Amino acid sequence: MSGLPTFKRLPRAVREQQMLDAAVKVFSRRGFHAASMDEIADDAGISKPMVYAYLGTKEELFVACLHREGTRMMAAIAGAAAPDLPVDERLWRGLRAFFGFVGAHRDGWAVLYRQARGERPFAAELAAMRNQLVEVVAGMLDHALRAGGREVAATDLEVVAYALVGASESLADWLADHPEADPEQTATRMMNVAWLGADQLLRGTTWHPPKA
Amino acid sequence: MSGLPTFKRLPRAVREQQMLDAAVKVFSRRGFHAASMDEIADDAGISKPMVYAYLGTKEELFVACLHREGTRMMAAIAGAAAPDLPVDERLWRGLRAFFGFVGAHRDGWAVLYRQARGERPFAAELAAMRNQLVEVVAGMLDHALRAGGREVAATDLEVVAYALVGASESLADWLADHPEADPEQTATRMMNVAWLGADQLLRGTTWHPPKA
DNA sequence: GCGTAACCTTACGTCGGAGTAGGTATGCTC
DNA sequence: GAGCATACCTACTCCGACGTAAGGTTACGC
Repeated sequence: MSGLPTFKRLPRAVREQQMLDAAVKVFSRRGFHAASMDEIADDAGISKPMVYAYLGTKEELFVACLHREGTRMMAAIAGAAAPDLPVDERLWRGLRAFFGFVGAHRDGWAVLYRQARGERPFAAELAAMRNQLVEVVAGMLDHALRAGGREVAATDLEVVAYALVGASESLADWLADHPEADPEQTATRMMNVAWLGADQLLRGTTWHPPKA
Repeated sequence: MSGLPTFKRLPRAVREQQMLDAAVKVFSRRGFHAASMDEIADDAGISKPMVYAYLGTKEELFVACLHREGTRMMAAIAGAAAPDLPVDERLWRGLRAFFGFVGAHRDGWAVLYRQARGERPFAAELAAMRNQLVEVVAGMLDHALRAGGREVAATDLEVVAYALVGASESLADWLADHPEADPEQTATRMMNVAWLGADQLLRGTTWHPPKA
């Protein structure tokens, strides 16, 4: 009608991705509650009822974001850390893929790590993903330990793995706030902390609290 | 009037603490936005206008919670890790105090770590506290390195410190969800991961990525 | 014993934002 | 080129929750 480019109609699959992009962006900045469906729709260049028609309620939309970003992240990591490599090589590749993902999808990371945590209905979803990672890391440690003829209680291994995953998440979060930082270098730093500590553990060196 | 114990009037200082207790509890479970002032007032056994009269708006109330819990935590850590002890002893005492605090104030921890993060106006407050911790840890590492005649770029040290703090937070969070777990033991585990890795670092052992 | 200040309440105004009703336009199929 | 499904919009309803107005009650000083 007017000279302005009256925007084209697009197939559902395309619009859904645009909506998810907008939702991830808005959720990452505002958080679940403070984000408004109006703003998301606006940002996607579409009207609100379309969002409801395609992605359902606000909660369902948030879950959809979580799924997309979570799946992408896990796929990136799993695709990099082939299970037939030596342990330190696997760890290194996994870390590199992880930090690479965070560097390339800062918004997605923020939704996963900063916003979904603590929001009652979504925390479980996230915990499941995190546990998957912890299990993998614990499995790697266990594998390496057995190869060395040693054995450690499963609980202990899991706690160590938990700490390593937590440290990585923390550095990733730092990375997300520092656009100038290099994901590769951050991965190397994390590898230093993780592997050197893990390596000592694998050798049987342990630290004990001084007697009270 | 009736036989029911018609609750006493209490001085402002006492009521304020009760309100803060209730607020921390509710905020920790629901998060900032989903928490309602009505529920907080209810939980404190008082009516809503009293909360507004004493602690101000919802945002101010949340900040008050953050301040109280944050100050308590930092005080607990600082009080335990005297600066004239050897580095590993300082680290150990600091960790023990930290995990002790989290074990004893799970709600407070949840507000600080799970809820304040990602909520635009409060994240900065938290980041400042966290940075204080990171600086202290980085300072400890630097001190130990110089004593050994070595030196490492400040940025590298800070990133390592950041990772260690992150790992601790992560384990603390795990602890908050596992009432049966022992804070002391968790601290020991963290010490193992942290100190052994740091120790290697202090000795100059480093890991390098394999050439592409 | 009486005024005054501090403690405390019920009952509202108001507003942002989730979710929907009902209708229009466009392209694809036959 | 008629019919139909799909893409899309404007304009509403309604509820929950922040924040407040206006007033009641207990203690304490003098």
